[in-house]
Amino acid sequence: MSSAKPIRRSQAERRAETRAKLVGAARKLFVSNGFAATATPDIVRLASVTRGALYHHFDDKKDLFRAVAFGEADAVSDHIEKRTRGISDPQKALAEGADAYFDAMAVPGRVKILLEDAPAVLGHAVAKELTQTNGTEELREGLKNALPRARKSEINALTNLLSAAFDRAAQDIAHGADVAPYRAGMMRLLKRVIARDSS
Amino acid sequence: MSSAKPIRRSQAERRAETRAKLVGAARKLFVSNGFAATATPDIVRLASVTRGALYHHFDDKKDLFRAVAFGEADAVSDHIEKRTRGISDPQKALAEGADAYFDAMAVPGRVKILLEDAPAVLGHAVAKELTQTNGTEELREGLKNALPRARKSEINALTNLLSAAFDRAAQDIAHGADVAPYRAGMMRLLKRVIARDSS
DNA sequence: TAATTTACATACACGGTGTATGTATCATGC
DNA sequence: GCATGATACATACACCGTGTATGTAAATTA
Repeated sequence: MSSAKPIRRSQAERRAETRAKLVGAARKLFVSNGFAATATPDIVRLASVTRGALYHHFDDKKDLFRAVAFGEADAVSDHIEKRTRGISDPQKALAEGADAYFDAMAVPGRVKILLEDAPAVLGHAVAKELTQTNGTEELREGLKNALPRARKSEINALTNLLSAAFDRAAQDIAHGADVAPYRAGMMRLLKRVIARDSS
Repeated sequence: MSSAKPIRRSQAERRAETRAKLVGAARKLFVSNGFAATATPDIVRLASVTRGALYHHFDDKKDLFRAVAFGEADAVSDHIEKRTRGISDPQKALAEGADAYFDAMAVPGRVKILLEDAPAVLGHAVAKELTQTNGTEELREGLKNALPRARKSEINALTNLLSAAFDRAAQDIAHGADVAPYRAGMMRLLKRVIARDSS
């Protein structure tokens, strides 16, 4: 047994590894206990590092949460992008994007981090950034060319309103609600709003 | 100057007074600093009582927040109820209720307490209770008789989705967005969803 | 290989929470 | 009206968690 640990690693490797361990451990505890009830000593213990490492890589506990949250948001974003990529029909793309969003947000803990803790921990502005990276742009585009006569401020408002509906759907589903009625409800909302402009 | 303090007051009076002072002071600080960044010593100082009083009347800091939050929720609820009371046309009632909701949520701090801090502090279930007391029931009834062929699970989902949209509208408005496009957006959503069922 | 920078580890000071305990005011039965 | 108990606080304390300061080892640079 001569497995001496001191293998020669680059700074970049060390850095990436411990950061990943910290973010991973933090994610687990933030999900199961919430941000406020999670102590940094517990995080570093689970990550097998010290608090020194944590405060070397992150400004504070909130900054670590930010890293966790943006990681989740990016994962959601990527998942949606991959599934809607190459769909030409905007109507179909929107429907597929909606399903992709539900799938992505079904990953355990994601709702809690992004929709429940993030607004309180990071504030409204940053929390909005987090969801903005998601399929929001496709939604906005869909609305824009479905309602060409609407002003941009109204398109913007509608985008945010429907985005909020998506979030609540994901949230309720994560808390045990059936997917089907929420999926149907969202589709109804989208179809109805996008339907031929009569106003 | 013989203004001796010890006026004879009933227990109920004392209790109500100090509770009110605590809830009022807590509300102020929760709004300006957020729940997490508000310390109980600051609360009691502003309320001119001691921490002993706080922990006599409330289980913990979270319990005090709960009292603040339910107070806000009740105020919103009352305001909507008063403004929609006696409106027979359900369509009109819904529109008036929407405006009443926006007005009520325009009270400074209300959005932060009910929509930003509450979910993280009190959890999803309690936070849902908080908004459930608002005009949600009118909304559900409106949907129910507008879409008689829909199942209750779908009515329920749609209610929650639209409720979420209302909340986001209030939130964005509280953070500086113009009221008009959001109001228009919500009205469009409501009208479109309620429009003659074609499915 | 010396010098510097980076990546941690250890130790500490401070503040905040909840609890335990003591005291004053009020309600109640006689 | 007084004794007894309950209620409404006030004070003091123990614990824990955060962020910071300082020290050390590994890696990069010259």
